[in-house]
Amino acid sequence: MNGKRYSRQRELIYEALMHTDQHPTAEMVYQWLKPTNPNLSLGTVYRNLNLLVDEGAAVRMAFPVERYDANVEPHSHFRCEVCGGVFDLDLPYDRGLDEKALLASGHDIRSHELIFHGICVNCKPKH
Amino acid sequence: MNGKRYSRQRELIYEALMHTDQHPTAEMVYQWLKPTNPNLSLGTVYRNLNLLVDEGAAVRMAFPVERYDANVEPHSHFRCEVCGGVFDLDLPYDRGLDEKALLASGHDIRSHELIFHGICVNCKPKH
DNA sequence: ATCAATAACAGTAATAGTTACTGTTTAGCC
DNA sequence: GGCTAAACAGTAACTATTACTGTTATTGAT
Repeated sequence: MNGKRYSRQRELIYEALMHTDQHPTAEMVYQWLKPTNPNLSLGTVYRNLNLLVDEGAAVRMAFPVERYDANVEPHSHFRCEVCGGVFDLDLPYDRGLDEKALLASGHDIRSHELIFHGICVNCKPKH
Repeated sequence: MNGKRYSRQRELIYEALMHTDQHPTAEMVYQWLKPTNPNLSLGTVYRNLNLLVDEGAAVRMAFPVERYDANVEPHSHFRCEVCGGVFDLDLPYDRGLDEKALLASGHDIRSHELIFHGICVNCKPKH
């Protein structure tokens, strides 16, 4: 009795996510499902993707807004889940990772971005 | 004579980026500069941040839109600069990195995200 | 099986972030 | 100083996402 109910739409959306490796956007999922489900609403796709992320059945890749940095040397970042702040991290850039990724994929790797998630030293005390 | 001209606004924006470690959004830069430059325009901030990124004087952190993945196991991604596609990469998740990041920063590290950039095998042939 | 409560829906309006447009200003070459 | 076009301020348009409104439908209880 946690108030969560089944819905055909949520199942469809989750199925679509499960059966692709394209890391789709909400819009893409909507376009896929729309032909066979003509009265599916885009808002429903967004809401259910968020529900799936909340319950841990899906993950989201994105910063909600773009952020800029004048430090153009490759360096890693930390993003606080509580305050949303982004901090530099003093870890050496590991070019070996690019090499490994090339071998694993065949793609032409130019660089990588390493972003840590967690709770920053300022937010930790307040849990 | 490459058509690029000096502008006070661009200098201000670059200075602001240089003197902070906050990885600001365009809006943040605008708010910082507005008080001392009352007729600065938000559009100018966006345009110049993009110019700075284009000329390599700044970097941007973001996916333009959010993308979702039903694979909730931690795994790394590759994003093609040409077609914009996102692909999974078969590299083991290195928990040792989280440990190193903790030691380097003191933040409570929950996970990390590793995103490679480059040109995918499909786009490579067409340069 | 029916019913009541409310989660989830479709459709749409509103908001937020970003880019494009328009007329004006100004850097930089002659 | 005068000319050309890059850059500007201000605003409109656009895109991505969330919130709102009235309706539908899941689910637990009769």
